[in-house]
Amino acid sequence: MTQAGPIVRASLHDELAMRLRSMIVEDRLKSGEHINERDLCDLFGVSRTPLREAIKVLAREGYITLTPNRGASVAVLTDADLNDAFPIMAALESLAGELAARAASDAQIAAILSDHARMRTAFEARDMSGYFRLNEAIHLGIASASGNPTLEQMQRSLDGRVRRGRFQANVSADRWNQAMAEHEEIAEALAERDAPRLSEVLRRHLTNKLAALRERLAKGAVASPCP
Amino acid sequence: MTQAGPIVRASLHDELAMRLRSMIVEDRLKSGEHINERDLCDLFGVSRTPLREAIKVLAREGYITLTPNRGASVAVLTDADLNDAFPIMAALESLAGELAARAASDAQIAAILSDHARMRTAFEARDMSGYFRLNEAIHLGIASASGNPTLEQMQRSLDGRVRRGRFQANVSADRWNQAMAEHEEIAEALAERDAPRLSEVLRRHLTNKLAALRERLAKGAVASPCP
DNA sequence: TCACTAAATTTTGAATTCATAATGCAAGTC
DNA sequence: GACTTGCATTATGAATTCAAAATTTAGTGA
Repeated sequence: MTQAGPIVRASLHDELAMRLRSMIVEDRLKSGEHINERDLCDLFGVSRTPLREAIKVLAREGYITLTPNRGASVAVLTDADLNDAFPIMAALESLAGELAARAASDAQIAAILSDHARMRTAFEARDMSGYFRLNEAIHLGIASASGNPTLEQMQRSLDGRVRRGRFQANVSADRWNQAMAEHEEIAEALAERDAPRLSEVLRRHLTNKLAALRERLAKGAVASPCP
Repeated sequence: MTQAGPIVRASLHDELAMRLRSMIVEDRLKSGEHINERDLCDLFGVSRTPLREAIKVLAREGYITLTPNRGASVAVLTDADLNDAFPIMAALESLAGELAARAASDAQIAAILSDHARMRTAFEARDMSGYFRLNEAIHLGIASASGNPTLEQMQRSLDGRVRRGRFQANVSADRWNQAMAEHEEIAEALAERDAPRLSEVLRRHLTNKLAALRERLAKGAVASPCP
C-alpha cells in the first residue's frame, strides 16, 4: 500500500517515481486525472524539482501524459492501447519461456512449480485474489528465470502499464478453468525444460487472456486483467 | 547532425533528451564517459533543471547510468546487453512483420518495397552507408506499418540503445550477401502479405545479424551493427 | 619521494525563486 | 440572459540559490 510520509532513499526522484507508479497502478491516481504538482509535493513533503523529474520518467514509461504548459495527467488506457500491448506481451512472454526453459536454474524452476502448486490450491478454493497473486509471481518468475534482465524489465514495464485497478476482477468460470489448464501445461513444459512447448503455450495463454479481456471490455467492464 | 545552439521547442527537457540521445548514438558522448551537467548546460545554453529532467528520462531508457551523488555517465554497452537485446529485437520485429503483413496499407508496402529496390542498388554498388540508411528505413517502415505504435516505439527504443557508433561498420562480404538475400525474402513476403513467412524471415534475419555481430565482437571489434 | 591528512574546490541533489502561460471570475456589452 | 473582455489568481516551466557529498589540491611528516 502506498503511504504518504517522509522519504528515505538515495534519490528522491527514484522513490517518487516508484510511489507514483504504485499510485497509478493501484488506481489511487485515477485514469485521466490531472496531476497537481504542488498538491503531490505537499503529500510527499518534497519540492517540485524531484517530483517533476519523476513525472518525466513516468511519462516516458507511458503512465503519464504531458501536455505542454498544462502539466501532467494520468494516462488513459484505451482499448487500442490494450490491443497493442497484448500481442507484444505474448511475444515477450513466449520468448521468456523459451529462454527460461533452457537457462533457468533447477532452484528457479522448483520455485515456479511450487508457486504453481499453490496457485492450483487457490484455484480449487476459488480464492481469486490468492490466484492472481501467484499467477503474477509465476509470470514474473519465468521472466526472471529467462536470465535476460532487459526482457524481464520490458515485460514488467508493459505489465505495469496494462494492469490498472486489478483488484476485483470478475472472470467467467469458463475462462478461469481454461487459464488453469493452460497453467498446468506451462508447469509441465517448464518441468521438462521443453522450450518450444513452453514458448508456444505461453503465447497461447496470453492470446487467450487478451481474447477474454476483449470480451469483457466489449460488455462495458472497466479495464482489469483476466487469468 | 547534432548542433549546439539556441533551442526552439515546446519543452526543453524533451528537446534536450532528443539531442542527448543523438549525441550518444552518434558516439559524440563516448561510452562510459562521465556527464558533467554544467558543461552540457553551457553547450546548450539552458539551466540544469531541464537538463537533469532529460537525463532522468535517458537513464530510464537505458542510455545513461545514474550513480547516486556521482551523477550520470553514458551507459556502457556490454556483450551481455547485446546478447540480451537481440532475441528481443528478433521477437519484436517478427511480430511487427506478422502484423504489418496484415495491417499495412498498400501505400506503406509500396514505400517499403521502393526502399528495398533502392537498397539493392546500393548493395550492388557496394555503397555501405547508403545500404545502412535504407536498411534502417525498411525496418522502421515495417514497424510503422504494423499499426502498433507501442510496438514501434519499443522497437525504436531498443534499436537506438543497441546501435552506437554505427558509421563505418566493417562487414564480411559473405554476411552482406546473406543479409541482402534475406531482405529479398522479406520484400517478397511483404509484397504477398504472407504474414507467417514475413514473421519467420524477419526472425531469422535478426538472429543471423546477431550471430554475425557476435563473431565480430569475438574478434575484438568495437560494437557496431551488421547488415 | 611517497603516503597520508585536511582544506579548498567542484559537482551533484534539492529547494526556492522568478517568469510566463493558463484558468477562473467579474464586469461590461449586446 | 448569454457572450465577450480584461483582470486576478493559479499552475507550470525554467533559472537560480543553497546544502551536502565527492573530488582535487596543498601541505605535512616520515
